[in-house]
Amino acid sequence: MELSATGRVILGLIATQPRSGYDIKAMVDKSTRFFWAASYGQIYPELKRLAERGLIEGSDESQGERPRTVYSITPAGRDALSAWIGSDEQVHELRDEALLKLFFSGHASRDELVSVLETKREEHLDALEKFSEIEPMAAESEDFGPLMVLRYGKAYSEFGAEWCERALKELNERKDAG
Amino acid sequence: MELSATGRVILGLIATQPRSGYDIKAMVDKSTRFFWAASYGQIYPELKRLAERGLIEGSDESQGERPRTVYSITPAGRDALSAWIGSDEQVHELRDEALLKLFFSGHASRDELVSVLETKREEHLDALEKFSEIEPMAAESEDFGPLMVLRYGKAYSEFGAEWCERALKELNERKDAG
DNA sequence: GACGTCATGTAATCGGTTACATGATTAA
DNA sequence: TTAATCATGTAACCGATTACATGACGTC
Repeated sequence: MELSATGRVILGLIATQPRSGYDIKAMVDKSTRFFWAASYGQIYPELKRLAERGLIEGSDESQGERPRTVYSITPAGRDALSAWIGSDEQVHELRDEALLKLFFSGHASRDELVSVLETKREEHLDALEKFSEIEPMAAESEDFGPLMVLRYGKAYSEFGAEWCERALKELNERKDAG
Repeated sequence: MELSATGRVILGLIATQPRSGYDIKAMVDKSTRFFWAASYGQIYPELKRLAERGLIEGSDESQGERPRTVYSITPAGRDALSAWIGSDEQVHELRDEALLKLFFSGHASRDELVSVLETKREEHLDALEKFSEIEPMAAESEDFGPLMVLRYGKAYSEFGAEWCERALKELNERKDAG
């Protein structure tokens, strides 16, 4: 049986250390969210499914009246995780509304086109800033995977921002020329 | 009332010329698919919804017994299209399974890591090739939106492939050093 | 006659988000 | 005492894909 997308994220995250559903959500939000998100509505049901399949194991760590179940990965879970990493299918999807707008820019004014590019550029710059902020933390860990991906995020953001910059410049030159 | 994602693609595509549902699907598959996809299951129902709202208009162009409805955009549809392009929200989502694998690469072997990077690099190179093939066609059109986006696709693919290349090289150097 | 393409559509299913419900613990 | 955070969960909904059903037209 195959691992769902959320199942992969969960297995990967608890492989380093046991975590609760709440912990997993928090981790996703500050790490993988950029290229793979997950919500409570997926996480809690998926935790139960993974436990049923014997890939993870829950242990009760309630404190007083507050419930808390911490899940850890089982040997079968580690097998499933490495089987996934070793598999060669790799989903890659981009949904970029700015590009869709640019695609149809023949039906827009010059100002609108400029605004689309500026918004996209700013979005990339904001992302770049966030990544730069958390880079020192990631650099401390001996696990280099997260740092590698964070650097990808930075490079990607820089690429996007610079591309918009160039496009805006070109647009301006064409205006001056025409 | 807001325009759905599929609604935007449809409006944008028929703004240049009237098309059938089948035509729209074919256009999406060879153009916007890279950053915004659509399937029959969305297109046909959405065409009816847009027609009900008066944003598009269908005209029967059946040939003999073979049915064909060609939709064209209405003035209200053009208004909705330009309102969307002028709006400042812009969804931007990336789902990259390779990055997820790299993120968890602490739980994988060196060979697996290399394989993930190589697969991702190849994927980008394949995309680059496809874009390059269709560029001459896009360059002929007087509508520069599609060409602009195609060039983004090329630049993005180059970025991705080069990043993987660098990562592989680094990995190799570290191996030689250690 | 068979195959590829043109053409429209729906039902089942899936993956995922949002909003809601509930309540304990902790720090200001 | 109040707000923030910790903690678990579900129901409704949405967006989208897949698979299926159906059949005509053109051409080899």
